[in-house]
Amino acid sequence: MGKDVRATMIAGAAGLLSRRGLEGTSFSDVIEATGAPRGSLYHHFPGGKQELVTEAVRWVGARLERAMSTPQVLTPPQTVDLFVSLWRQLLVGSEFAGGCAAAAVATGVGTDAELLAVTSEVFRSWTTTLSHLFEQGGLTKAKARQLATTCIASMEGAVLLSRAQHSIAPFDDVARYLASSVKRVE
Amino acid sequence: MGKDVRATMIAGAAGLLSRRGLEGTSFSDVIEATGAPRGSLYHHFPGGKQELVTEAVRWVGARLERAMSTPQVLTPPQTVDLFVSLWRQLLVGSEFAGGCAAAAVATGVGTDAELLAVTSEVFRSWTTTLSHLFEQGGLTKAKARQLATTCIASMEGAVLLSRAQHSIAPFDDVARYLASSVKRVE
Amino acid sequence: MGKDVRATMIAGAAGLLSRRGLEGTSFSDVIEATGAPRGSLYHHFPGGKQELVTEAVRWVGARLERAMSTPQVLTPPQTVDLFVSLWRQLLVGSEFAGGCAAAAVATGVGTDAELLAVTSEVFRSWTTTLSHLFEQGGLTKAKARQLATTCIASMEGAVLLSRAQHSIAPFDDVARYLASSVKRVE
Amino acid sequence: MGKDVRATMIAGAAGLLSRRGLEGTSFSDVIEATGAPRGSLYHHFPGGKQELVTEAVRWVGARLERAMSTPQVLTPPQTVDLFVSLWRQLLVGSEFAGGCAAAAVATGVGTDAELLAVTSEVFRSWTTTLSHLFEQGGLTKAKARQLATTCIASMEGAVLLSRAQHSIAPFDDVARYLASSVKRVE
DNA sequence: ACCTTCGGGACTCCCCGTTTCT
DNA sequence: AGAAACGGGGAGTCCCGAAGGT
Repeated sequence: MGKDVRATMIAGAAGLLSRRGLEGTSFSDVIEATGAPRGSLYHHFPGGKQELVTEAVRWVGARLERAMSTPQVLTPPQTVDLFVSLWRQLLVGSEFAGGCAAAAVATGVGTDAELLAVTSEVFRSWTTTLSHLFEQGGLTKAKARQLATTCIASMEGAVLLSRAQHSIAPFDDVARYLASSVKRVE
Repeated sequence: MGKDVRATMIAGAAGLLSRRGLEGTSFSDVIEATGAPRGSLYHHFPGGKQELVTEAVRWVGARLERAMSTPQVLTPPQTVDLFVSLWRQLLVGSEFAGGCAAAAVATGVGTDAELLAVTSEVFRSWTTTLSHLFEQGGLTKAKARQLATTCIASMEGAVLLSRAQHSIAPFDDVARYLASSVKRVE
Repeated sequence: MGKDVRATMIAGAAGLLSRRGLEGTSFSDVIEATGAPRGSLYHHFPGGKQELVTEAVRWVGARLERAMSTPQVLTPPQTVDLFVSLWRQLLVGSEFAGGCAAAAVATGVGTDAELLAVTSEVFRSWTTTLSHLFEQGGLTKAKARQLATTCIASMEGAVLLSRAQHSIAPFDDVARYLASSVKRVE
Repeated sequence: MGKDVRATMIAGAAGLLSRRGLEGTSFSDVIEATGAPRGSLYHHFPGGKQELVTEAVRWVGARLERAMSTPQVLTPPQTVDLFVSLWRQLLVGSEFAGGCAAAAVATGVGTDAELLAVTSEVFRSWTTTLSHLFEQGGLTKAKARQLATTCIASMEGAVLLSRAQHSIAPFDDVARYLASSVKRVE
């Protein structure tokens, strides 16, 4: 049960981070969102906000990786489609209010090297995972890495644009271009 | 002279926004960075921080458009190269510390519809401008818009990744993929 | 008028310190007691609580010195009587609730060398002032200093005892002994 | 063994109180200083911090009384010398960092009548003990009480001054005056 | 008429003493 | 006997009107 409270806090923090950003997510917000008392946060996260945010970033990082892990081998277009669909869910599921928590932390961080390292690790891990999938689909190592990085970058950007414009259109434009370009790569 | 002070403040605010984000940029920071007295900010920007940020976002929006305006007609690959090079400068010029001020405002905004509308307008304007260039280069209207949106999105994302990882590598991977894909589009 | 607000804050802080001690005197308490807004405190005392407390200690130090400055020359018993009467006022005026603000800071300070230095300076100054008065009254330099120090120390202690016991009796016992002993010194 | 842990906690708390004051002594500090687990404190002291502090004050009160109990009859100067030497040890033994735990509680207490009563009782007990010794030494009842109170008060004050000034000089000045005055009393 | 000091309140992170459930 | 949960303040900062000084 103790772990449950902790997990709830992490998930709650991740949700707030994705919607309101790093500076927009206060301890009081997390407390209110989770119903936990103030002291409990410091009990589970003695390192304060930094520790909570770190865990939240790691959690969203791992969640996406879990969603990308499939038993069968995918072709690059299938991989892109799966990846894109996950981001699309994020966007429409929050009604254009939420983005990527890792990106929110990375941009809002100011001058905090430690936290930046965590987001960096998440991005690197995503890149590696996608890259492997593309290699299994027949792409060269270099091309796979480029495509993987572009997928992540363009999804981050696409979510940003669609949030700003309160419209799925920019996202879908990026999704279409990405899909068409990867088909030609094969 | 009055305009000069105002312009200095706007540029200073834009710089701070790109590096430290919306919430990380306080009035005191802008005052310190520009050397202007406190009252002057409220003299030139009666609307307070919101007005200053609005102007800063518009200013970076217009600056990129100016940099993209060329007398001669460009092929799509040339357009992409030019666009990418502008973002690359932003990244290396700030030593991976700065990103896109408009993106910083868009993500850090929380619940401010008015400011979000300004960033939305900037993104829309960039899209239109790029799209026209691609159409002039021979792409269909739909394909031009998709490519334009993807360029912006992937650059935003690429800057994000490179900032997080303190490395130009992710950016260059995205740049390479984008260049190769647009060549195949022709 | 600006100085007036500042002086009010200092006096208010001194009163709270004498009654509730260093840790028992919060910024909120001073705000409430003076009616000033929170920001004003930090405006007048950018150094925060430490700066406010420092000024309060200096103020009580100076106040006692002013009260001890008389035009005519006093005999040692008269000096002791005057000094004792000031402390008696402090005690009965607050109905045994208040003590010496400088002592409160000195004991509650924990590990703050800077603040301790301020209280040290106040005590030293009191000692010097009293010592001079005793020398003018005919005592030797060494004896004057011993008596001065004993006056201060025994008053601090007497106030402490009377506060703890909610009774003027301990204070008056000390006052009587001090008076009788100084008469024999002459 | 249970009593042993309890005694350790009381002694540890007394030490912390004398050095850091009432508010400066947290439960966590006592736990850290004694190595006991968090819950043990509430096991041994169900009344919480108040109970622990109460016991600590009583303990230092009793300790001083034990040190003052001697088989033979002392003259008033001898009694004063013994009493003064105990306080001097306290001061130099802690390198001017520690004072009287009872005084620390009495001043830092704010609005806690119960705790104040305990310190009051300690002071009263010390006074009675000293007074009896002086009476046995030949002083009148009234004079003995005045001298006893003055001894306690001036020691409390002298320790305060010497702590603030990080010097034994004020203490020794008070000690000298006290010794000289008591010789003249006889 | 400018700016610049002052006044005002909300909010953040953090720590503390305590209780409750295992 | 011990770990987890619980709230209440504490200090400090921020963004921002509204008066005085030049």
